[in-house]
Amino acid sequence: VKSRRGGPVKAPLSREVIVEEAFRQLTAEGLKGMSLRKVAAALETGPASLYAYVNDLRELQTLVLDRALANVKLPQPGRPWRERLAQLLYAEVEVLCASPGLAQLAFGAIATGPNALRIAETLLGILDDGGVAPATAAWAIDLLQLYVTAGAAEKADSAHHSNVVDGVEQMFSLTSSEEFPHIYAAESEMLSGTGAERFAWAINVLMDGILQHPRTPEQRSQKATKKASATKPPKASARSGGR
Amino acid sequence: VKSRRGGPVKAPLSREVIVEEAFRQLTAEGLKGMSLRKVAAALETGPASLYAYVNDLRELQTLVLDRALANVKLPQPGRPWRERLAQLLYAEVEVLCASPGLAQLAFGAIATGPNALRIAETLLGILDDGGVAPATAAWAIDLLQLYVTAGAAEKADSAHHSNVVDGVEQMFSLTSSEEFPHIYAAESEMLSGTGAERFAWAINVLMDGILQHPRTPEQRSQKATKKASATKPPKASARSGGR
DNA sequence: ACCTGAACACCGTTCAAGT
DNA sequence: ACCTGAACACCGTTCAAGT
Repeated sequence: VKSRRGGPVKAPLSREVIVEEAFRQLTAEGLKGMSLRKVAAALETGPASLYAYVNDLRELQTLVLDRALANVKLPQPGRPWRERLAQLLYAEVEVLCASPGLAQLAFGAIATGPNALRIAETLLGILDDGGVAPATAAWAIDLLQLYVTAGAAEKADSAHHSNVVDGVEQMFSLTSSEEFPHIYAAESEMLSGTGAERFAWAINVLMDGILQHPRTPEQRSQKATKKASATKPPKASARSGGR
Repeated sequence: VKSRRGGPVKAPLSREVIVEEAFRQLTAEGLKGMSLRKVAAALETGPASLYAYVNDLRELQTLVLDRALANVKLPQPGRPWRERLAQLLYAEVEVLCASPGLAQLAFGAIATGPNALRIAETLLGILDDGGVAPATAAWAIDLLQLYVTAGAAEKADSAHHSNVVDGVEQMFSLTSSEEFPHIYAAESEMLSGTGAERFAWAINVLMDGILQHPRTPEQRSQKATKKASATKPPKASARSGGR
């Protein structure tokens, strides 16, 4: 690419173009198809140049993850809360699966960018509408997103499907009904169901389990206690254990 | 090391010593502290030699994962089923966390080795004791182990804790109560609780959710229907969707 | 036939030498 | 001061040349 005045024109380097190109590579070529060197090459510069905008590969991965989360569409406000919950979580799964290797990133680099914030805020709002107390909801969205990410990571693994089939078949060929009676009995069940069926089942399992385990005793009803929440003092103590 | 007869004696190369050394490196040095080249070097041979025993890095990782799962202690048979369930899952988390990076492996390389089988069989047995129908249990252990693996992956990440603290603090510094009212309100709750508290809560959430969502309608009671299961024909149809 | 040193095609990161 | 080519210290995998 040349400018009309003659001098060669490169896309001006910036965090944004770097992240965009990295995301493009991740989507097109998978997890190990994205690298600092290839991003630099695509941007027609040396690999060292990127370090002016990004501290290391891990930071770039974090930025790419949040960039991807920008594509998660928030649910329509009008619908019932459980429908909105399923919509949002499924949208997240789809985004994480759309770029192979993205879900794998999500474990190493936990998203704390603006788009992750946006999703967390929406999830908390939905659970609030569902009558889930803030104390419960804080842990609940953690659990829900853990499931979403883990599910996406397994699903997105390109070799996963064939591996599972091979592995399960090999497994059952080794499985005698005496040694592993339960596995033997459950064989067909383990392979049954589509991804969507399992996802819907799991979300319902999680939600109903969450509704049964409020962390504040007064919060057992499903009737909304809307707007009763945003009244808390800021700045808490440091995390003690954390998952 | 020399033999008494004079000739230098190397540990004879085998799948087992390779996996053992790789597992040692993974435990000692973390995910990227283990490599084919370093395993070869430790075994005093060239990197090419390993390919006689292992097809590629991925296969080695699968073998290492199953090797690690050998360390998961099965629960005492006498105890109530929910206690055994929590014991087993917690033992699995501990094993996955003990070697940093092991949990990360568990996503790329789903365990179908003998030790994974042993754990799956035990889990199915426990759920059977809990009155969970085989059809439900097959999906349930998938969900439970997804949580265990995902939780371990997050917990084992060495930079995770400081990242979370930094990220959450940075997040809240950007979080105005107008823009993100729910996050603002739930701030202290998000940082609360130890890992063990959250784990116990999550397992109860999952189990009670599972008990509420049987996939066969007749199976709602918690009374055991022991030994009523191992009566199914073998060999099912191929998987359709996968989770 | 089996084994393996050296080579190939990559990495992330650093740093000194240029502008 | 800013930028970057080249170098450094690694990878996984292949293959031809040795025994």
